[in-house]
Amino acid sequence: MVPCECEVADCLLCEARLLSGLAEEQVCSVRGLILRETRAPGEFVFHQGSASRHLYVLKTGCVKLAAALPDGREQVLGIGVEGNLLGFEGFSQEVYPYSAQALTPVHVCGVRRADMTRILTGNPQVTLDVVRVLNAELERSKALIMDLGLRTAPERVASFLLSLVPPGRTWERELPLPLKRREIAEMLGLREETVSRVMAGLRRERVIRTRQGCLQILSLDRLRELAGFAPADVPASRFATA
Amino acid sequence: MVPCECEVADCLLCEARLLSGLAEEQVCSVRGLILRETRAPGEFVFHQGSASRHLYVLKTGCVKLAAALPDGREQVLGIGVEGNLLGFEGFSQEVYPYSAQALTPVHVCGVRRADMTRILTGNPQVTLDVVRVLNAELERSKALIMDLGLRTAPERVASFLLSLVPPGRTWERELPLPLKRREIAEMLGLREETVSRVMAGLRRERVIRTRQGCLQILSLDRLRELAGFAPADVPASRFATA
DNA sequence: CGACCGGTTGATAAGAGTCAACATCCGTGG
DNA sequence: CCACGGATGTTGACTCTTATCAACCGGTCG
Repeated sequence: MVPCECEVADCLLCEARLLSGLAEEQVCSVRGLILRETRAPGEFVFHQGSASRHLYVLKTGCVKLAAALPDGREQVLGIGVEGNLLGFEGFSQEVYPYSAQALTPVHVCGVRRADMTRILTGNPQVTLDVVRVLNAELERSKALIMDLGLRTAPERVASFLLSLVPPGRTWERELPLPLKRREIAEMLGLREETVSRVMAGLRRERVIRTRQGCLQILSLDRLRELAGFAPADVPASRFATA
Repeated sequence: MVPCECEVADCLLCEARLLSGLAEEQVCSVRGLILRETRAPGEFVFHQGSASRHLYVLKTGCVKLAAALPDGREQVLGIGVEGNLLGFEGFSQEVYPYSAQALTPVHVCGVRRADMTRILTGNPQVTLDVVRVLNAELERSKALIMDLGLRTAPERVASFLLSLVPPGRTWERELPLPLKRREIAEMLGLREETVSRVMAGLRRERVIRTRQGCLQILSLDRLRELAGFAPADVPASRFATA
């Protein structure tokens, strides 16, 4: 990838690694199309149902992606982390089909949809990268479908905890756990109490330790066993890999 | 869209409506890259885990898309119908992440992955269309996640039956029901018996009638009520809309 | 201090799964 | 043409997981 030397050295497309095939001048041509915004925890990057005027790249922090039914039931669809594309569905639709809410302080870069269309039309290589990103998204969705469709509560929780482990080989003893019990439950199609009970069980069996917003995995192997499938089948990460 | 006048008048890309922005000569340039194949019911278009050498367009018939866990549990991810792209995930991955199995006699057109890469690189407009197709796929996956994550068994069944109704205004009194009870259950994260019981209830209440492989909806409104959300929220179709 | 929020735990209820028997449909071959 | 056999679908009795409701704990912040 060409290092981006343009004014917005940390410009959104570079961060999202969407410019792998572009010359420097092309990269710089998107200069000025970028809006930078911040959100405090709890604030929304965009709302389900509102007009999808912008596509975003998450620069720092993490967000919760969730869709609600009219009766208030909410389904967490995933977590977005640094480097992820947000609201790309808006590229083909008039409104965002779900909401993105900041879990931590968040910096995002936004591009107007029309500008993105122009960028993509003019840069086939970027579009090809977008195809890859969307395929990764699809992969992530299917993994969640598998969890919801054929796993028991303990298996889902184990599977979820495993998905917090960064893809690399080693990791910090303490992983951040950005979701509340309630939100984990909403992601796994369970209730807060069930998640709490399952995690209490794992704590009793010395598989994990928990602290407010933190997780320590004591036995990765046992956790994999409990998830109900071989390590090789562990989906890379429940977090977007864009 | 330019009508395709090339030798393969019903060529795969035309069918998939992926050539909206191309001149005729460009369309014809993909001539010869297309393999045509057929599958009998039960046969596979491709297998989960096998090398993803081809991308397919479904010309006629319908297929079941499903992924299995090593222990044999299977999750139906969706149904592919005429015009759908199949195995596109293989575009970014070495192996197919799920299987496509013919439910009816099936005709598919295949393109080698490398050829597709070439087509996409050379035709930005096509790539943009592919982005739209993938977004539709994503939409469909999210709808299934919502079903699995926050609906009860009766709601899931009702929601599923509604998804069989073609998007258009009117439809035949008798809809085809290409899935067995077992497969419906595998799609909805339920058991065969539960699906059977729920459908029996719907039959008792004169909401539907069933025949081997066929469905008759007697009260669309009641079905919508049972699905647990307003008609406007009904996802277009559980079937791929590519 | 007291209210609130997130998390935990217990008792109980409801929903869906399990196991088993039986009914139906359909193709096949006598 | 009919009888059989296997696959598909239905129903019942019972079990078990998970949801529900309620109480409670411990921290944090006015």
